[in-house]
Amino acid sequence: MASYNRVILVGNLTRDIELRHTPGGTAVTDAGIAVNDRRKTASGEWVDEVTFVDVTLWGRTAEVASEYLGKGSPILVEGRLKLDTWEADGQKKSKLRVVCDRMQMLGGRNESGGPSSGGPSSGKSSSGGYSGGTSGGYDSPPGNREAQPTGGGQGYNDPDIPF
Amino acid sequence: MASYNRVILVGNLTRDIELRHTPGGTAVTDAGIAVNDRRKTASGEWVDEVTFVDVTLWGRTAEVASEYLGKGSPILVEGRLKLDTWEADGQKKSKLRVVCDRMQMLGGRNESGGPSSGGPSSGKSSSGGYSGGTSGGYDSPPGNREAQPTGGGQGYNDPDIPF
Amino acid sequence: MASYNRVILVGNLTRDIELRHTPGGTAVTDAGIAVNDRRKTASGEWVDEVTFVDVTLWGRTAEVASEYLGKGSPILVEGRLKLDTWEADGQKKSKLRVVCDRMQMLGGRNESGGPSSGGPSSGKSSSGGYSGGTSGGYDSPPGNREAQPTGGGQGYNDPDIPF
Amino acid sequence: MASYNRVILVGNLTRDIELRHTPGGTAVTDAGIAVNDRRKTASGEWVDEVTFVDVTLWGRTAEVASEYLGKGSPILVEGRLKLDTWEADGQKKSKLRVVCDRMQMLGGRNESGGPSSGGPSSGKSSSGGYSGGTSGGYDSPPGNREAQPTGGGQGYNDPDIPF
DNA sequence: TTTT
DNA sequence: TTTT
Repeated sequence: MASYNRVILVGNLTRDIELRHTPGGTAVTDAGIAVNDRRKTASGEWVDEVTFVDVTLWGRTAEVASEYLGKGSPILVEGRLKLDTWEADGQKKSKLRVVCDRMQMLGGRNESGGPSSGGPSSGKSSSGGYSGGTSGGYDSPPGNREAQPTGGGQGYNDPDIPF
Repeated sequence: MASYNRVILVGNLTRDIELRHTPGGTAVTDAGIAVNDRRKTASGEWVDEVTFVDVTLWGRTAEVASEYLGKGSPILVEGRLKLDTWEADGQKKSKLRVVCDRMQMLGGRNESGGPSSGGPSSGKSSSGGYSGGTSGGYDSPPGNREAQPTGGGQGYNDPDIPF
Repeated sequence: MASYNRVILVGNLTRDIELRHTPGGTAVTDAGIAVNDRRKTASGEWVDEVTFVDVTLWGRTAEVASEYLGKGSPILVEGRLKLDTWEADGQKKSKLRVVCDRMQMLGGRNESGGPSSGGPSSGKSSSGGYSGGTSGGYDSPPGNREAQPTGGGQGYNDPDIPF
Repeated sequence: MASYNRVILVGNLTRDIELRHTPGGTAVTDAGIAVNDRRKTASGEWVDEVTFVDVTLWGRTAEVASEYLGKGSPILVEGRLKLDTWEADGQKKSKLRVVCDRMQMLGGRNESGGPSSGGPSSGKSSSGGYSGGTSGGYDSPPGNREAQPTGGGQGYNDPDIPF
């Protein structure tokens, strides 16, 4: 019954972020990430290998991504693999994607790019913060989840967006 | 400003769990973990290498560890490196440890061992849960942190402890 | 251009290992792994979520898996996401899998199970070893890759299989 | 006996790289990395937390770092925790550091900075490459370690340094 | 297509 | 200070 499921990717967004919202009002988006790798084959040549992955961002993390990132933006995501399953034409289909727990923008303010059109919009709410943190002595348990109203927003580190 | 800090260890507890509590009542413990590795040296021999790491567990995770694990228990921890700094004899001292975000007991019910003396005590409260999860469609944002009363307890996966 | 691609999974094999070999003689297998997770939904119930992932093991790692593991065996794999792409019926298809860099058997000798039928077969060659290690002082660079003949086999830790 | 030891850090170099060499000629360096984190305390304020970690780089990875990175350069390292132990004044001392398996420069060519004085020097040899890779079909086992002469150099991805 |  |  032991299980663990962790994915960490650094790559670039393959498209702008399209923010949606659940009926309950939580932001969500499916970001596309391209992870480029250059590796040696058995025969000794270098080949470029690209891995395209869909990554679902929730809550504040999704909002921050849509405000500050755009196609091409370098990004680090930490999350878990999730298998979506459905039926089409009487056939079972399935697809792996990543559900993001934590997102980190990479590259300077310049390089992050931001949305291809339009600027940062708004939508600030509370914030996320590292999943379970602490500091100093034993009077500080990790994080104070009760301060997070929406249940989303985890993963992004700061409301003031200091890159 | 980009930063990321992740440690994942599988090893065995070097001592029983000693649970303490903050003034606010949050459980906390510093677990000792031994990570064993066998690796080849440059000269080609195999050597055993042990890495002893102190890992701080908070909240429900600490409680679960103290109830079900003991010296020798196999364990997986995910967390982050934290540098403690202090002064002694006018000298600056520092020490790296790991602050645990998520804990996973390994080994079957048999192997986990449990505390060297005494059995599971009590202390059940709500529970933690995977840091930021979701399921199914877009109506389900990841986790509902507002259901977590203490701010601790993250990382452990189930209140009913099915190993 | 920065990139990073890392997956770490703990789960159970969904089928026995079927070993194949490249024309060059390197062992390879596609293992099926089920990663079980129990998580809280937005509405507060606990749901079980299973993620099935195909993981490709190479070289000595594949051999060790086929010798000592079978359907149900608990396993930890570290690797990277890889996107396979192909065409069928004039349609582009793609599928994510994991290519394993390192494998760790979990559970005691009892629990690992081993192949459903037949015992350890043969196939010992050299071995792998942790990807890039070192020990002691600065006279010991990490690993001695030149001692690894096949190019495969990385990831498994010991030729004498001490679990 | 199951074990696993993995650390992934993104931070900035706290000093320039000082390259040394083993008697056998393998390059090695102890890089200093600062990982900055901003997290919420139990009382709700945001605090900045810095974790300083020493990271040992070997072989080609060390050479690349010394050629292209300098104090302040953003960097991602993957490795394992290692406990150094020694005696001083009749007292046992120990210190955790990270031994790097893989290094990834972050930030554009501009941001990486490079050594504070002097430019890229020389020292090109073969190269590293992702630890255990593959591509395409089953004719390509992961990596071809036999092409790596020094045993170091793992971790860095390309001899032509395309950032 | 699936494991505990 | 240490576990398998």
